[in-house]
Amino acid sequence: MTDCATCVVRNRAICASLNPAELAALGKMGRRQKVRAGQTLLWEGDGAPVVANVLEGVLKLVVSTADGREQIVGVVFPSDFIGRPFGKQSPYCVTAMTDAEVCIFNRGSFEEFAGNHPDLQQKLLRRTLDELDRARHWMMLLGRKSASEKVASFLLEMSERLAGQGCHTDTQAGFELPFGRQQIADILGLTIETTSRQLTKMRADGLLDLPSRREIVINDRAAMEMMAG
Amino acid sequence: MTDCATCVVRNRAICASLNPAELAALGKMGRRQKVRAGQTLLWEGDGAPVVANVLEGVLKLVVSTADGREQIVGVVFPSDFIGRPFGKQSPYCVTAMTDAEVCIFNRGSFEEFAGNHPDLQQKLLRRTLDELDRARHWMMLLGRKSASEKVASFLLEMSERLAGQGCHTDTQAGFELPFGRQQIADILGLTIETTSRQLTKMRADGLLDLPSRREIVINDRAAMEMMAG
DNA sequence: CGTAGTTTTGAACAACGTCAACGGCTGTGG
DNA sequence: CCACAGCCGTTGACGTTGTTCAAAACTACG
Repeated sequence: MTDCATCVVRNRAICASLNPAELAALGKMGRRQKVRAGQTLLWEGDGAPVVANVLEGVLKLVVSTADGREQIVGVVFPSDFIGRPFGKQSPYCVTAMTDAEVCIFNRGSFEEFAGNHPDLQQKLLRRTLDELDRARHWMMLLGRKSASEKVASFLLEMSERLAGQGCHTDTQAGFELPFGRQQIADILGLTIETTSRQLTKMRADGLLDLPSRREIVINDRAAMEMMAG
Repeated sequence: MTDCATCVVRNRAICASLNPAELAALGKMGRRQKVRAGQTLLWEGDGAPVVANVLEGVLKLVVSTADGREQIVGVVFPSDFIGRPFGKQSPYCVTAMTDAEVCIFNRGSFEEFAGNHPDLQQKLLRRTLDELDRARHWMMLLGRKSASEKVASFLLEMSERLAGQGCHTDTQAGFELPFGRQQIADILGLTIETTSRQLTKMRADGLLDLPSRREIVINDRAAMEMMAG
């Protein structure tokens, strides 16, 4: 059982559609769970027994081929929803990129609850439509953009999404990525070497600074947008 | 006003969730519209004034860069839903690949109707979740698969989806694609030349036959699945 | 038959991947 | 506090895949 009153994403997650009584009912079904960086919450092809809201941290959705190649197909932040309601199995695996905390529900119970709460279902629909838009733009990036365009697009999107999280709004230009080079490569459909070379080149061209492994400071946002294509 | 009683996708489209009275109400808001091959129904960045169900034909969802590169991010068949409810603007353009017919609604009216009909909204949610799964698998294809794997995956998926349409179920192996080489290339994130070469090579290897420009006959499905990765 | 559009084929090229070595943090234990 | 090991990121040389550019073959259609 979860105490929704103290929930940090109370107003941003899909739960925002519920009144106090409804929230209490849903809260009884959910429980908070901590997830360590690297730990996997849901496996690809799994029965997808749970759904969850992200309270804290960042998780990735990964699809793999039989021979071990990986593509990250989604990155989720606090207040985002994870899992696959109304489906037989999870089409991807969900792994924490940082230490994280989620509010977890049995999938069947959640589906039943959702069926009786149209407002919740509408919020979920809106979120899913947004995710679909994002996925489709990402498809354009994967299918048609060059390495430099990919990296530039990625940095711009991340700077926006991280700012949206309210984490590092102080300076809109600089931010800390919640993941390393290999994971950037898995997001962009590149190798780690190509990713690294592109970043190095951008630094050489004065487009950005790399104060530490995971920090990015965009010096020339206009040029970066130009480069993103 | 639309006569839903004669609708060919009555039982497969999201409208299947409605009872006769509700259907009559929705029918009053919709109208049938024919779309010629090549004609665009919705533009990228548009105000997205309409949503629709596909009655007949095949349409593509396209995202373009400023310099004219195109990526097809979705292909819709009869009974599929198109448009972007609850959004400010359409994130891609929707163009008919064959002559088509759609059942079209004003977006605002549709949203209001949906708000009062949770079952309809749930059907739409399920459909959107399915589309999202499909888009994410497609991302893996775009980001991590080789040209031959892309073409093989594409042919297998198309053979399944076209069979699902009930069009050409007679022989599960052979089917007619509703589009040409350039559009296959735009789906797979390849050039038309690479696509053509891969198909030619597969024919040389005996994996398939190409009786005419748009016909495909898969001879060795197992080998094709192997090749899809 | 001729023409326009599409597809196939060929040759040269560029971008990105692969393989391998190196460098520089980070954390740990002496 | 220093030394060292391990990991992650960077850099370089080279190979492969897919793109580009050009031209020929095919198809549909008047």
